[in-house]
Order: sequence, then structure tokens, then C-alpha cells
Amino acid sequence: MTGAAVFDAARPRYSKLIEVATELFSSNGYEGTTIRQIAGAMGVKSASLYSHVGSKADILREIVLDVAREFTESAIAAKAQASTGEEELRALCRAHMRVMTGRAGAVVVYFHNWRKLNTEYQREIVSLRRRYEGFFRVALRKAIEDGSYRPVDVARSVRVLLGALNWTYEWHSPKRRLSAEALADEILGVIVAGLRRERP
Amino acid sequence: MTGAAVFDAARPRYSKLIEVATELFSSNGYEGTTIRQIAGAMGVKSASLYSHVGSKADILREIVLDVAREFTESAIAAKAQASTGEEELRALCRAHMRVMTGRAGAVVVYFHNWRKLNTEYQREIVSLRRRYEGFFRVALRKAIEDGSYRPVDVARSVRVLLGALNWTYEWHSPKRRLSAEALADEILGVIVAGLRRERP
DNA sequence: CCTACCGATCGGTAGG
DNA sequence: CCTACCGATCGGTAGG
Repeated sequence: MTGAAVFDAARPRYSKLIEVATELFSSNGYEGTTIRQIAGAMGVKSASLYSHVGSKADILREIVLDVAREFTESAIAAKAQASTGEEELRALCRAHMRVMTGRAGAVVVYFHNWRKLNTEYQREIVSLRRRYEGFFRVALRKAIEDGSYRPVDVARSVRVLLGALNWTYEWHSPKRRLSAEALADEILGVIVAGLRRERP
Repeated sequence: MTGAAVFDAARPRYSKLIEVATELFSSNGYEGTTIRQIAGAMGVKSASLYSHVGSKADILREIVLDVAREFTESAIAAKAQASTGEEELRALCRAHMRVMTGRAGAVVVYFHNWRKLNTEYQREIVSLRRRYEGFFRVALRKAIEDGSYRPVDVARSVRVLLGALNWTYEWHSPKRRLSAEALADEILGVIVAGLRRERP
């Protein structure tokens, strides 16, 4: 909930740099953005950036790891407020879509560029993802155990759910009136209800 | 089924160029790949590429439009072989996953870079996509009308389905034994069955 | 935060 | 397909 790009009031120029770089990376790509463009958008010369950051790759790493951690933090907060498995799963989906829409630029940068990080940071991302998917699996398992949901293949169902949620970055425009919560409920609703007619 | 990168035996060097560029763009990104890298992988000097292609942007356009058209062509072929709506939807999902896995490199390049095309070609992509999603909507509507499926929100369900299918490029490794068809059936199966317990 | 500058490399062209 | 080369621009550094 409090990523460096949002908070970090102690280093306002650094925060501004990350914010500006996020927007440029998300629309022009990482390699398609130059240090001079970032500096220009901040109203300084390119050499001045290097007093705040060590290299261009450091900027990418900061953006990607920050938003990946934010997904995890917001999921932990969401879990804490739910009691049943069904509630927990819905809370996780809503939290996921809040990050997706609230940090849309950083999310695109994350999805498109996390594999460009060095091995160490890629491993951290993979580890964060695994844990994150685990939250969804636990919630679904709880909902199955208390009889709300059928005994489905948990890992498979979670992958379908997260795939559908993640892909919204490709078509959902923030201008639409649909809130993050409504979007999450719609998608989860499709998967909960299923297409098949109930046999009476 | 017969994209230029696969066929085009009349211009073998051009095909090779597109094939090599596809692999490099998919692993290093479009801006992260240089003309010299592409030439190097073909065993020629960079200047030699310009007898086959007008610019670097032309290479990207060729890859992206080719795979986008292949999705459409393969969907048309799949439709033709199905009779009921349920069969048609399954055939469309399987065809989709065959392109996803068979042209994995080009698919990544497409997903990550189609917005870098100029307005004209972006419009063509959007138009191809709209038509493509239409195929899925028609099939689902047929399955609802013949009573196989519940009267769900068709547009919403198709978006969830295609999102789940498309997102597989992020986690599905071709080394796994799972075929494109099995993967498609799994994902469609989750959405068809749904999570909710049938009330007896 | 700046000026001044570095070597390296970029996409692309001329002219065979 | 090559050699030779172009101007522009890249990420980054030195030294205030």
C-alpha cells in the first residue's frame, strides 16, 4: 500500500524520477526510453539524474520490485479482513484489481520487463509470485472445504483466475466508469458461476 | 496456418530474417535488439539487411501483423469443422492455443509491441481483434441458444476466457508435456464448470 | 544541480 | 552481398 513511488517523502526528487520513468517506460518501453527523456520531463539535465540513481537498470529494478511487493502487501491486508474462504478470494481479487488500476503504468512495466532484471532480482520476483499465488490457492481451498465451492483443481483454477485478471491491462481503460472492485467481481463472477447449465 | 514466416519459400532470406528477428525481439525486446544483432545471427553485415527490408520498423510490422492474421485464419478453419456451439467454442480455444504455443516467439512480440505500430496498422490490429473476439461470442451464443450453457454475459465471459488463454504465455513452458489442445481444454474446462457447488 | 565531454553504438545510406 | 561511412544519439563520468 505504501510503495516507494507513492511514499518516500524523504527523497522527493527520487520519487519524482521513479514516477516520471514509470510513465515513460510504460508508453515507450524500457529500451525505448532515454535517460535524457526522463531528465527532460523533470526539467533537469541528464547528468543530474546520476546523483539520485546509479544506472538506468536501477530505475527499472526499483519500479518492478516495488509494484511486485505492493501486490503482496495488498493481498496480505485483504486476507486479514476476510473470514470465509469465499470472502477471502473475493477480497484478494479486489485488492489485485486495485493495484492493477491504481498502479497501471508500473504494472505494464512490470509485466513487460521483469525478465530483463538480473538473475538475483528475477528470482525475487518468482518467489514473490509463488507466494502470491499461494494466497489465492489457500483461499480457494478454504472455500472448497467449507462446502461453498466444488472440489476443483485449485492450482489450475487460480491460474485461470489470475490470467483473466492480469489480462485486463490490455483492454480496460481507466476512463470507463467500472471500478476496480466491480471489475474484479465481474471476472470472479464468471468463473464462480461457470458456463454450464445446472442439471435439475 | 501459412504465415509469411513459415511459408514464403520464394524469398528464403527474407523469411530467415523475420524468423531470426522474431527470436531476438522476443527475448531482448524490439528496441533492445539491434540491426547488427539480426545481421550477425544471419551471418551477414548489417547493411545487407536493407536489400530485404526497408527499415527496422518494417520488420516489427511484418511479425505482428502476420501472427495477428494467423490467429484469425486459424479461427476460421476451426469454426468450419464444428457443428454445435459447444464444439465450436472448444475448437476455437484449441486453435488459439496452437498459435500461442506454435508461434510463441511471435506472440510475445505481438503482445508487447503492437502499440508501437503506426496508427494505420494499429487500427488493423484492433479490427482483427474485434472480429476475432466476435467468433468466440458467436460460438458461446450458439451454445446458450441450444441450451448447453446458461444465459451468461457473453462479452464478459469471452474476455475472461481469452484473458486466461493469453496469459499462459507468461507461465507455460513448451517443455512441459502438456499439448496446446490439453491446455485449452483445461482452461475452458475451468470456466465451463465454474467454482460454485451445484445446489441439489 | 550544471557544463563539458567520453567512447561506443545506433539505424541507415552510398556506391559498388 | 560487401566496404566504408554518415550524423545522431546513447548511457555514463569528471569535476566542479
